[in-house]
Amino acid sequence: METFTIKDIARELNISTSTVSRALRGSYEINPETKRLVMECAERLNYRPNPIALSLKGSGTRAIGVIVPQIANYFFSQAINGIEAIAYNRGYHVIIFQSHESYEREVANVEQAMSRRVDGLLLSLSSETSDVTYLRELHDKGVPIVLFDRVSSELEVTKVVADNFKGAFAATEHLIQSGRRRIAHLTIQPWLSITQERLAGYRAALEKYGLTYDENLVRYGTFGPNEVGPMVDELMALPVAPDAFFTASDRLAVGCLTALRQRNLTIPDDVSLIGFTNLNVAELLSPSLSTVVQPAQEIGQVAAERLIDLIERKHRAQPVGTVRIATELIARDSTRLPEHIMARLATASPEDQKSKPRDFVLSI
Amino acid sequence: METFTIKDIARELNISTSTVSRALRGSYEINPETKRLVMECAERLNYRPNPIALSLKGSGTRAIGVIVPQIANYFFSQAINGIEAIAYNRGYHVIIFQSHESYEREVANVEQAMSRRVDGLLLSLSSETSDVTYLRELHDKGVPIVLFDRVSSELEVTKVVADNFKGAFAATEHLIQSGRRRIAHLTIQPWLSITQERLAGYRAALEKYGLTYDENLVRYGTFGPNEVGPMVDELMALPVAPDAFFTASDRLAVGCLTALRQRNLTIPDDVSLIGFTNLNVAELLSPSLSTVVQPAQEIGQVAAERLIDLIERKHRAQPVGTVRIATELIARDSTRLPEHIMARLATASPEDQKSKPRDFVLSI
DNA sequence: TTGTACGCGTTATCAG
DNA sequence: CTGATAACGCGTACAA
Repeated sequence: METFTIKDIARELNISTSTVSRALRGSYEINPETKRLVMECAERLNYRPNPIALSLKGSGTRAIGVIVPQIANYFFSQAINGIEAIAYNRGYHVIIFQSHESYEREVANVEQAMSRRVDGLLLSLSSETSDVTYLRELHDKGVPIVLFDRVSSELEVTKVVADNFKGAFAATEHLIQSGRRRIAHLTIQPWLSITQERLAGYRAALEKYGLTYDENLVRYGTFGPNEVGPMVDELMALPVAPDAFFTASDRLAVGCLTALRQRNLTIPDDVSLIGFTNLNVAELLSPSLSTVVQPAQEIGQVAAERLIDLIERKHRAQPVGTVRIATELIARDSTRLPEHIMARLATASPEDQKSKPRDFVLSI
Repeated sequence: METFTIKDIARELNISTSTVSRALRGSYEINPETKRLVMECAERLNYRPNPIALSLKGSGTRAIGVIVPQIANYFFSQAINGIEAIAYNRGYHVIIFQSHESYEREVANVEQAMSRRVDGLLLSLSSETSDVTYLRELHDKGVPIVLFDRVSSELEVTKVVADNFKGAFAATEHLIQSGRRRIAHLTIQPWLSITQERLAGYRAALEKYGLTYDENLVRYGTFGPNEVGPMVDELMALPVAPDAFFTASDRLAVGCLTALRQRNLTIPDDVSLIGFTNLNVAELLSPSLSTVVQPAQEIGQVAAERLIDLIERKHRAQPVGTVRIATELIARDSTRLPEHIMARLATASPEDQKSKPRDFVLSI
C-alpha cells in the first residue's frame, strides 16, 4: 500500500521515466509491448499519479472551490449536495469554504481557494458583500466562476438562481386572490439580487391586480432575534394596517408569526402570511402557512455543470446568462397556524431563542 | 493581482531565492536589513507561498478530508459546520466527500483524499461499512484519522460520538416513568456503534426498573419508505403489544407515527413515542414527541480539534480514546401529535412521499 | 521508439 | 550571512 511513483516503475522495468509517462497516457509513439509492460507494472504497484505534482505542472487540480455563507443551512447543504454529486461524476473534488456572511472572510476564502489553484469557483455571495471588484478581476484573468443563488448584477458571469420573480409573483397573487389588499413584504438586504427580484415579482403582482405599491409596506433588514417584533408593530400601526405578510425567508416567517401571536393578532382573520422558504419541513412545521419552495439541489447541480463545462471549455462561446430554476408555490387553504405551534412560538423566552439556534429556519 | 513567486522577489532584489526563502521564514542567520527588504518587497508584491509547491516538498497540505454519508442531512451539515470553523481557525482547509451510504464509494473517497495528500481524515462511516481493514492499514501507516458519530469498534483510533448510551437510557427511563412497560425499539443497522450503544442504554434502563428485555420488541433495519408500517403491525400483533416506541432517528419517528395513525392507534392512550433526533426543528414539528437531541456541531468541533492535534503531534502520546458529547432529552408532557400533522402524515400518498424527499428527517 | 534535460515553486544542504 | 544546487513527481521539448 506504499505510494509509488513513475520513477519506481521506470526502475522496475529498466526504462526511463519519460517512457513510462508516455505509456501511461497512451501516447501513440510507443512500443505496444513496452506499453503493456508499463500498464501491467502500474497495475501491480497500484500506481496513482500524484495530483499535486500535476498541479504544480499547471495541468489543473481537478478541484473546485465552493464558497457559501453557511453550510448548516438547509438550502446550502442541499445545494452542496447537488454540486458534489455532479463534481464526483465528472471527476472533480469539492473544497468547501464558509463566509459566515462576512465580506472579509469571503475575500479571504476566495484567495485561499485560488492559492490552492482550484480549477474554478462556485460561489454564493455573503449578505455583506456589495463590492465585487475582487471577483471581477479574477474573472477578467480567466478564472472560471459561476455564481448561484446570491448573485451580483455587477458581474458578467454565469449565474444560477431560483426564479425569484415568478415565486414572489405567485405568492403575492395567491394572497391577493384570497382577498388581501394590503400586503406587507418583509425582506432582507436590498442590494441582494434575490431581494430585488422578489420585490419586482411582488410589485408586478400588485400591478396586475390594480393595487398600488406602497413602500411603507416593505421592510428590509437582517432581522436579528428580536427585531421582527418592532417591525411588525410599526406596520400594524400604519393608518391602514396590512392584512397579509409576505416574508423572504423561513426565519422571517417564523419571526413574523411569533410577533403576530404575541400581539394577539389572529390569523387569518386579521392577516395572512406566506413565507419564501427552502425547507420542505415548513410543510409539516406550519401546514397552513403557504410557502414558495426553492429547488436548492437542482440549483447546485446546474451551477456545477456550468462551471465544469466552463473549466473544460466545452462551449467556448458559452453565453454568460442567468439560469433560472423554477420555484413552486405550495398554497394552503388556511393561513392559520395550529394553536400548539403558536403557543410555542409565543412562550419561548428570548433566552430560549438564543440558546436554541434557529439556523434550520434560516434561508436565502 | 498577478501571482508572484519567491523568484520574482529574488530577481527584484538581486539576491538568491534561498535568501528570500530564509528571510521569509525568519531564519536567524540573516541580515536584518536584507530581511526587511525582502519582507517589504513581498508585501508590495502581495506574495503568497504556493501551497502546492509546499505540498510537493512534503510539508503537508494543510487540508483535511471529511467523509460523510450525506451532506444534506442536518446532523452532518451541522457537524461539518463545526469542523470547518475549527479548521479555519487553525489554518486548515476542508475537502468534502459523500459516501452516499455506499461502502465502495467510501473506499474510493478515502483513496481520493489520500491521493490529494490530505494531512488527515475525518470520517463517519457509511451504514454499509462493516469491513474497516482498509482504514486500519491507513492508520497503521501513520495517517491521522478521527472517526465521528458512525464509528467502528474494530478500529483503535480517536472517536468522537454523542453519548448514545446515556441518551437512550434517559429516553427509555422517561417512557418507563410515564407508565410504559412494553417499550419497542425501532433502530438501524445492528453493526453500527451508535445502534449498539443505544440498545445498551435501552437495556440498562429496563434493567434498572426491573423490566425484562424482550428481543421481540427490538427491530433493526434500513426502513425504506414503506417498511415501517409492516414492522409496526408485527409489533402490535405480539401477544402483549408494546405501549411505547423508542425510535433511533427522525425518519423512524415520523414513519412510526404515520403507521400508528394509519392504524387508528391513538397516542398516548395506547402508545407513547420518543425519537432520537438531530433536529431542533423536531421540537416544532411535533411538540408532543419527546426527543433526544444530538450535539452535532460540537461533535464536529471536537473531532476537528482532535484530528488537527494529531496532525500537529501536539500530544505525541495522545490517548486513543472515545470522546462522548452529552445528549439532551427534551421530554414532553404528552406524546400525542397534533391532529393536523397526524392527518397529513396519514393522507400523504406513497407517491407524495416519494416526490417530496424527506431527507430533512433523515438522521443517524 | 526511447532517453535526456528542464521546469513548475519551494526548502534543505552544503559551500563559500 | 548568502549563494548555488538538488530534490519533490510529473510532462514534454528536444535529441538520439
